[in-house]
Amino acid sequence: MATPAASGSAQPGRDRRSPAKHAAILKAATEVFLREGYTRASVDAIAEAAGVGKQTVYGHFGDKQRLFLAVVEHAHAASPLDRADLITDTGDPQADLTAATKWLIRAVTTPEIAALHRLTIAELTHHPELQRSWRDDERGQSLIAAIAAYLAGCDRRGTLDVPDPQTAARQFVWLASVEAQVRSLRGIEPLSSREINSIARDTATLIVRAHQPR
Amino acid sequence: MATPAASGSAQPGRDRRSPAKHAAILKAATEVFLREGYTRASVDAIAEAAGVGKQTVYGHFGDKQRLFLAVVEHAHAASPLDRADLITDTGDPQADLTAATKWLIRAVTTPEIAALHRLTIAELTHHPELQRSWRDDERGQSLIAAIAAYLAGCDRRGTLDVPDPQTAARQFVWLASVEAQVRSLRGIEPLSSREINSIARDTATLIVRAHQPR
DNA sequence: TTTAGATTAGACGGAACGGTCTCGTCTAGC
DNA sequence: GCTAGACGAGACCGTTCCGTCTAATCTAAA
Repeated sequence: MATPAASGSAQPGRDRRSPAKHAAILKAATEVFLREGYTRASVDAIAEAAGVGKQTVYGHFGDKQRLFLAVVEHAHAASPLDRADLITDTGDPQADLTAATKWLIRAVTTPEIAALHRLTIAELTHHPELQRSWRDDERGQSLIAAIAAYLAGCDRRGTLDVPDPQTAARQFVWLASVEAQVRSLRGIEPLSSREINSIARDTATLIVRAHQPR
Repeated sequence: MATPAASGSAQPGRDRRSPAKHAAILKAATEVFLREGYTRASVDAIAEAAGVGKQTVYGHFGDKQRLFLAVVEHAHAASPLDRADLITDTGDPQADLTAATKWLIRAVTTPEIAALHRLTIAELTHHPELQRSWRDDERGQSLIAAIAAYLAGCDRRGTLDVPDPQTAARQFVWLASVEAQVRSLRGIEPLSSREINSIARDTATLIVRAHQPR
């Protein structure tokens, strides 16, 4: 769905459809869908926002449903933050996990991510194909894996006692991000930096204290 | 909005509108809205599901938007589980918190609750009044308060060392319910009882170990 | 019995929308 | 230069939906 190929036959002649228009439609559709939701978003509005004729939209994506799925898939693939920055090992678990919590909160409260999350949840019932996008989401898994690796390192070194790094990592990631995630989903005013700091501190403290070497 | 009073003047003559119809409309609207979402749900469908003329719907609730808000408010008030059963003190924190986690998971995975949650999130942007329903939600607060009281008791008794019961309770409640909540929001197949058991055990273990008296 | 108001079924107006079609223009390949 | 196909603007069709209106029926209070 990334290449300009909408429905059925595309083999015979050269495909002269403009990739630029394809991208423009995708971008405009993303904006409109995230802002309005699936039902309220009109194809006319999307075409106009893309500076494109309505027929071109249908030529590129077939129908509204396919356009929507293409948008979700595309937006889902685009990750705003660099996973490499999630956690760095300075030898001080409390500090490292505090920083990691802040990273997670930032990642989860990105407005586009929150809007995409909202939209996906909202349309899940009516577009079951969306479940695949979520289930195949490797980002969450890779984040947990990174934390697990970090905790395993602490365990080897004796800084912490972590018999089950996988579980501990899952708990940490969830705990670090829930509150921010829920608030951003509910559209409540975002966490203040003071709140973020205290959540980060409390989360790190909980994990560190639970895994004190005896 | 609980009593049959839609818009404006209702003082002069007796209000002869049937409370039974009012309730029937509310119930039917809840079903249809939760199933279809706001935009897709049609007033005609709601009226038919309630066994009522469309005019009656408008007579009781004014318009679609107000009907929707009444539905959310009403559904939000109806809690399926009894808070009193959340946690009981047997003197064994690990066991008590494990049981409490299972209670929370059950509460959060109720299909109607999940659907309501989905609907609220979906429509938040377009009906900002919904934010109030969430913000004024005392249920979450009272759950946390109950856990905090329990933890404070453990602290007094010396079973656990909990200097900040409020924070500990918040962490516990979030951690216990996130995973189930996210899965039920995403419509993924619900947690198996094996998964529920291990989440409950792991959550209780984390909290207990983090607050071991030294 | 009278009557005001609730209720029902359905028609109706106005608007929006998805998707198709037409027509005229433009551009890339032959 | 010719032609096929992408493209833009917009008309167009069939449908859905909200909210109002009408006319007829029912019910409870006076």
